[in-house]
Amino acid sequence: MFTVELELKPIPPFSLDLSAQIFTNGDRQIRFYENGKFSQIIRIGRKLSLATLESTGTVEQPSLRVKLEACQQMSDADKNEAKETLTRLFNLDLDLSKFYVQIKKDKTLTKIALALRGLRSPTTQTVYESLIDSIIEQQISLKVATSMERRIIKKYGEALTLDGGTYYAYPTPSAMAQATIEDLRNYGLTQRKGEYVKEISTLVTERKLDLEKFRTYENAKDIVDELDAVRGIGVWTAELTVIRSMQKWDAMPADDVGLRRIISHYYCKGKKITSEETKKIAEPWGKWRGLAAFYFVVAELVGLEA
DNA sequence: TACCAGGTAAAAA
DNA sequence: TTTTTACATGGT
Repeated sequence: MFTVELELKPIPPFSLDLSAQIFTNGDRQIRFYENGKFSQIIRIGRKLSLATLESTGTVEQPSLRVKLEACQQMSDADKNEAKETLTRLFNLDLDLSKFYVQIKKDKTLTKIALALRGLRSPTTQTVYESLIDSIIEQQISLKVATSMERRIIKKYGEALTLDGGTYYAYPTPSAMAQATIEDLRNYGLTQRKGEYVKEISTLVTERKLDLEKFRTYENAKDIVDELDAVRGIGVWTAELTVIRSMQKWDAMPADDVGLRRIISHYYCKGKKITSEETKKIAEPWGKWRGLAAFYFVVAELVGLEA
């Protein structure tokens, strides 16, 4: 086994504790945050390595110690790629000051953002991962979806066994393209969702659908429109994918039942609101509305009050 | 028990 | 063109 240590310097402010908060109680074999340490498998070229991040600085002077564990030796190029990947995973090069300026007029959000200073929304290593997870999460509760995702990752994802145990990478499109609908149904997906996942995985494998290219798009709306045209992907799924995988927050799933509930909690005393009302409340957040929405999700998670 | 949960595409009207 | 329905499954 080979171990490498690296250091990352995020643009301040940055809080690993807040940013990895949503992975508390995560699956130890997939992605989790515990006692100040975050771990997950990253793919460097064809090789897998287990990355563990730990804060060695403060929110205003952030610094992260990274440990990479792999079965093979890592070259300098590998190390650099790992740095880039991890920087993207937690959006370490994002300058939050622009976000703070944008939301200044919204007193509720400003208060939340102050309490959650340094929080970034995590990003998946691939667009594919966010897309498939978002499809699995359609309609059903997050708890149900998460348990299905875990089982599917452990079934179809590549495993890396180290001294500390076995860990799983997110399944590749070609691995999912080979799954049978029947098998996907056994993991709790509907017949329909099984078809979506298999079809999209096949399109990606055959290079008929290039998901990574969307990172280069200027407008989130163009991405949403193009993804929406694919069977199995609606506006909600496309917007969620943009936010979760592309380091773009110029999109917000206003249709989302859960998000509407949370926004209402902070702005409308918890009474049910429509997606139009949600969009109206989000107007002052401008191109940062996706990140703003994430702030409210975390705010509710940690029990912050407006 | 019935209904809802971070929707979507296809059938029916 | 617009409205209704089926879908899997854990929680309440």
